[in-house]
Amino acid sequence: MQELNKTYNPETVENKWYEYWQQHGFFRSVPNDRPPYTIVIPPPNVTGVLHMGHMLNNTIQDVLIRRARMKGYNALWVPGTDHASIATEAKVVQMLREKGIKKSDLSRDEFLKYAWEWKEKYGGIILKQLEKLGASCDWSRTRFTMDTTYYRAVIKVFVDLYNKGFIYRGLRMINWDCEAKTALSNEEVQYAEGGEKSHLYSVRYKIQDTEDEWVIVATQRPETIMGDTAIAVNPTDPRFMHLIGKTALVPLINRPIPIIADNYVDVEFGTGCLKVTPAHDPNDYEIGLRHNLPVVDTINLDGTLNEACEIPHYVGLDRFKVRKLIIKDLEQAGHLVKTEDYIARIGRSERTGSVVEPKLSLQWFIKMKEISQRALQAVENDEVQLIPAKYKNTYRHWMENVRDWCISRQLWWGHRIPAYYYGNGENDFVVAETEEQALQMAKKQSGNQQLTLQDLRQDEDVLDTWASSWLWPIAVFDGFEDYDPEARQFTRINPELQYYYPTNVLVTAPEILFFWVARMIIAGYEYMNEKPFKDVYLTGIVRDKLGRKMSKSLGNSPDPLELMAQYSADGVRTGMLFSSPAGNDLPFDEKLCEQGRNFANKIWNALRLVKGWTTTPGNNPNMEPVTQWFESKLAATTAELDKLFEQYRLSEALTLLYRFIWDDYCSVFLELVKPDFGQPIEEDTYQQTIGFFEQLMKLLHPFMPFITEEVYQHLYDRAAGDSICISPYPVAAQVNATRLTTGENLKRLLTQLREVRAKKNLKPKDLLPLYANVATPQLYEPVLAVLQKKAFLSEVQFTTSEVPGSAMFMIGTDVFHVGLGHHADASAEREHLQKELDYFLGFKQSVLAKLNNEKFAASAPAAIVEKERAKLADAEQKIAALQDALSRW
RNA sequence: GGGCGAUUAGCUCAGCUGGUUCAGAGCACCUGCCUUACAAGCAGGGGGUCACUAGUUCGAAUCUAGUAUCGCCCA
Repeated sequence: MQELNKTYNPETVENKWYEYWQQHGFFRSVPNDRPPYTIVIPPPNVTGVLHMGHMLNNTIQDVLIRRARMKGYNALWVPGTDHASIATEAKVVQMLREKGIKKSDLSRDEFLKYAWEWKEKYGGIILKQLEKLGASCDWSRTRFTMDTTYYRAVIKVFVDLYNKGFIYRGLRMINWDCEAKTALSNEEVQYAEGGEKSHLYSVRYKIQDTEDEWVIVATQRPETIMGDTAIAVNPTDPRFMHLIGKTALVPLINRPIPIIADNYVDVEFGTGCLKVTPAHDPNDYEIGLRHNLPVVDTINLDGTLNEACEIPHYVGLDRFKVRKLIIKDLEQAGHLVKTEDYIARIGRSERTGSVVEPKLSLQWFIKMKEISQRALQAVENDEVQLIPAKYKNTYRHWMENVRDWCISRQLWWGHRIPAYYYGNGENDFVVAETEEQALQMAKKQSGNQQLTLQDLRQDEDVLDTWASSWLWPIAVFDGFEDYDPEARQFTRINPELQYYYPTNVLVTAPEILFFWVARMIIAGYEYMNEKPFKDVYLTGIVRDKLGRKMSKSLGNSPDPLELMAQYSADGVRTGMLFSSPAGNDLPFDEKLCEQGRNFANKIWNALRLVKGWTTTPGNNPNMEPVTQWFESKLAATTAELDKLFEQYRLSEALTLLYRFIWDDYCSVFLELVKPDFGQPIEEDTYQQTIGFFEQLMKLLHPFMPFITEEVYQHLYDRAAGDSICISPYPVAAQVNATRLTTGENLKRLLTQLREVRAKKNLKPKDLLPLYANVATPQLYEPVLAVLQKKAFLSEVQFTTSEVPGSAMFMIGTDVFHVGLGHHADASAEREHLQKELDYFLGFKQSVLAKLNNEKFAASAPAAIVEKERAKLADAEQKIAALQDALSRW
């Protein structure tokens, strides 16, 4: 036998086995006649690095997929990355800036060349990091959302949805960065915590055709009043009812604007009157749509005011300069009523810090209402099951109020929108998969047969990244290669898609329930007429000790690779899962990883122990009840694990196993079968011991793949190419209740006897006699020999007679006395017994009170009443025993 | 502002259909142990009016309503 280190050394073990698994292709999956179990990875950002959220998420996926693999499913975990258009483009722009290159100096093609170079260099780092974690992905299937076939799929789907009428082009408010001159996603807009100091200006507008009647509005942005096209009040506000329908005049320019009623207006806020500026505020824009208001856009893309503001000396000046000017002008003209300090929620660009300007702009949208109906239903009726179920509410709420999805982004890195413009009219465009097709369509649509490719201008924008990743579960199997947008159907479903789709479970963070999950379900039904996955496991969010979400910008996230270096991959995996029920946030604490590492070390030392034993042929009958107990408990635990896994209670499953291995196997079982120093162990017992060990390692393998493999390989001589990761998962055997109880009784006896010794400060060499007064001696007899030896008893007797000078304890209603001899302490014993007695007297009272209550007897179910009676009898027996013991002192 | 959820031991959380073997687990803490697998360990122990108030019920950590505090999503 080779020497085993005293302390487990994970680093070499982990590298060794991951390589072994890869070499033997254990994670490779191709369709066969076994049932599939499929997971597609939520693709991380291609230029990202592993963070704690990924760690949690991918650990869970690996646990599920490894277990499925061992259970005999054809398990496939598809890895990959997405192109993360905004994040990646930002990184590339920054990289170029450091080289002294401005994006605006580059052509689109030149920029994309840099971007691809960047992707080739940094893309995939995160996947390498996942290998460290032990992720059992089929790496040969790694996908990227901008791979050729994937790109084709995204464009095809765009064309298809456009043809079906689900995609349209329209005006909409977006977040505009005046400095970078680009649109921003909501995610790129940041708000200072607690708001920013600002002012609220009360400005009065004259009512038309009155001498001196005014309406006062409060605004933070007086420079936008030239864009006002209405004043709104709440229809239920009695103060202003008389004004509804009248006309007000915009100060300084005297534009007449209607006074309208709209529920949006908050009666409490400001003066209760709202100036409506549809071009420069998203809410105002909505109001404008409801009331058919004109849109007066007074601000240029660079943040300066334009001619539309009608005040010549403002034109060309920055919006904030104009704010200062207009305050003076309003004051001079007698329009400024009041200036107050005000804390405002002001959005700033993540990248430039510039105040974000809401801007109207032409964007592409997907109509969501109709296309999402089946996806809503699917979750409602649990065709797709959300775990935990509480997210059903959130999902329903979102889906029932779903808004059209803006899918265009003013970026270059991504899937370029396949719309081709051939003229200057708003509708002078066609949507097609290729330029050539577009040209044909444009000729037809325009009636101009002279059009050439040079006359076509493809839309400059790219698609929202989610508008590619929502196809993930279909596209990773190249499903759309066989989709015919003309016919609006698949020409065939390829064998892989047929076999692996729908996938079994999606594991992801709740924050992308709408961004991604809901949309995948929509796409799944739209194209496959089938859900993309059966279950959705929503993980918690990993937070630091202060409860803050872990993020790179806060710098509060530990480096996962360093963590794994310190605590081993197994240790970190278990650390993440110890405290992570589905949907609950995980307050991350390194202590948990330490606990995981310690657990690995514990297992390692158990291996050292059993490998250190020598054997002698034969059997030890005294050990039979011990192995039978463990066998029964193993069966019960295996069944319990199955149940927990069915409910995705991974954290509980891990805790159960942890305690079973540490407490029952190591602390109890191994200690009981352990031979005296230098003595051999009987072969039968030994075989059972390592057999159990192997079963335990299999059960634990999904959680801790590396150490379990290492132990598995040490326990027996394995054939080449054998691995725990493809070994059959234990099937729960029938539980033998009697054997189980016998063993549990032994455990309790040992604990109780240790407690007596601890209290009395007795050493093992002080041999004690034990007297048992039990209802069913057969439940104890088989273990007496072991008990006597392990508990250092001089003798064990079954007796109903008095045992003076003894410490008494009970297991259920079985009574035990430990002869203390000269160690006896009357007052201590009496105090202890009295305390017990008091407890059971009180307990008996409460049970009696229930039983004597007529209403209880009348309304409680018979089984409950029966139970109460049993409790009473039980308590009475214990009381009698305690009183009896007490009377001896 | 709208919606969702949480509040159980010092900390992180279990507790599924209301009924004492349900008031639990792990960590932390205290005590005793360097016992030839493991001090990354072993043995033992203390600790909670289950946020608050009212209600439903024979019976509430568990159901209902309200209050307080916190969190998340959407606006």
